[in-house]
Amino acid sequence: MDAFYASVELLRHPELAGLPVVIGGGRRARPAASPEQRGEFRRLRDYKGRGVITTATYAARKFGVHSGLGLMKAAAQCPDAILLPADFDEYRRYSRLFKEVVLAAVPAMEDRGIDEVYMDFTSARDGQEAGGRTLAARIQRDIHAATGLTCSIGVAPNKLLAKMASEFNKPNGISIVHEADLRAKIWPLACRKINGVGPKLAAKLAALGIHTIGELATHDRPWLVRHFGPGHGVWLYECAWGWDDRPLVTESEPVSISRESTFERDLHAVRDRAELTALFTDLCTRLAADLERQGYEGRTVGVKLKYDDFRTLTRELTLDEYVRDARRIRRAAGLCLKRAPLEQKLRLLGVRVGSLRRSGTLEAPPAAEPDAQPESPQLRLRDL
DNA sequence: TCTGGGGTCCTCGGGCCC
DNA sequence: TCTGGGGCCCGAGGACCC
Repeated sequence: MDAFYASVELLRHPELAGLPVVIGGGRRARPAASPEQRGEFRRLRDYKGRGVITTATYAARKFGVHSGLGLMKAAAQCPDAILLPADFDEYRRYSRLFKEVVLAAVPAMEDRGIDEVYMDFTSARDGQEAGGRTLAARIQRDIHAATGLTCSIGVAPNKLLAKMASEFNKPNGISIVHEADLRAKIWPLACRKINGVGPKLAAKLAALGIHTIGELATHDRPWLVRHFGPGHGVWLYECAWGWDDRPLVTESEPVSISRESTFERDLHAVRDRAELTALFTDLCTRLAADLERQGYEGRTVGVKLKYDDFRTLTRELTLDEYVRDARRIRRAAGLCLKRAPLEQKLRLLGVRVGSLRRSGTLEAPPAAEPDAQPESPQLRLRDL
């Protein structure tokens, strides 16, 4: 019997599919009296400021607008696209609903972020029927009933292939990939389609004349190890042949918790000292609230700086004791900051706490987030 | 007019200890 | 006392993912 895993990726609301809509821009995209509140749609061309696209409908993608693209650049390509603010609290709520549906259908699930999971079909009811298609279709229906969202599902013998399979038939598709499909379905794909091959590795592969997974498979293991080292070399070889024995990881503890913020304008450590100090304190306060709410404390405190030329720098410090309160986090982060060059203007400041452990004590969570804004009525995706 | 925020994992160099 | 190696931790940076 084959072992099947499935990878799911949530997609946007089908009602939006025909319209060029982008989500992004962070909090700044939603000013106090937002156009949505006045019953108007904010257009991308009207947006001024920093930020990137969080996601885009397929209609918007036709204009070359995709997640990660700067908003100003996106506005140049598709000025009439509707811009909606991101609402991560709402996404987390939908994410929980979607995962509840999945867990009702399969015995084990690996959480891969807000909109992706791996599922174990091997021992699920109907998991083997029609190659997994019966269960995948039922999960799709149940997710849609619970959330109004559509999703794509890939069913394959392992996580590597399931993830690639889930991309075959978007949106709202089901793809079944067997080991025997390797040559026909996997080898023609670009190496970049392998989960874990990013821009850098893809460029290195391309420089060696390797563009597709099939071309990768023409090289033997020692050759790949020579060019990519023992770790990456062996891994690439196994990917090319569709091998992946990673188990489903159903439980994990966070390694670090952080907060960071890109400023509306670049700030100088001396000339903008007051503003920077307030932002720094605010980051530490919010981070402490996150730790408190999630029930963790950490021994390693670090800062992250991004300069106006986009170079980033990190400094961290491991303490003798675990901390979780804003004051001690700020003190340690301040020591880290003292070790960083601050002549150049900054565009981002971040604070991170790592080496986490459960804080053990059960204290009541703070009444409200220090930065909580009064909830304003806003347009929800499902209202469209 | 480029390039968010919140994460994980890996590598590498240095220090320290045995 | 010196040298070397292995193991481990720490700190920094980079690649990658959602």
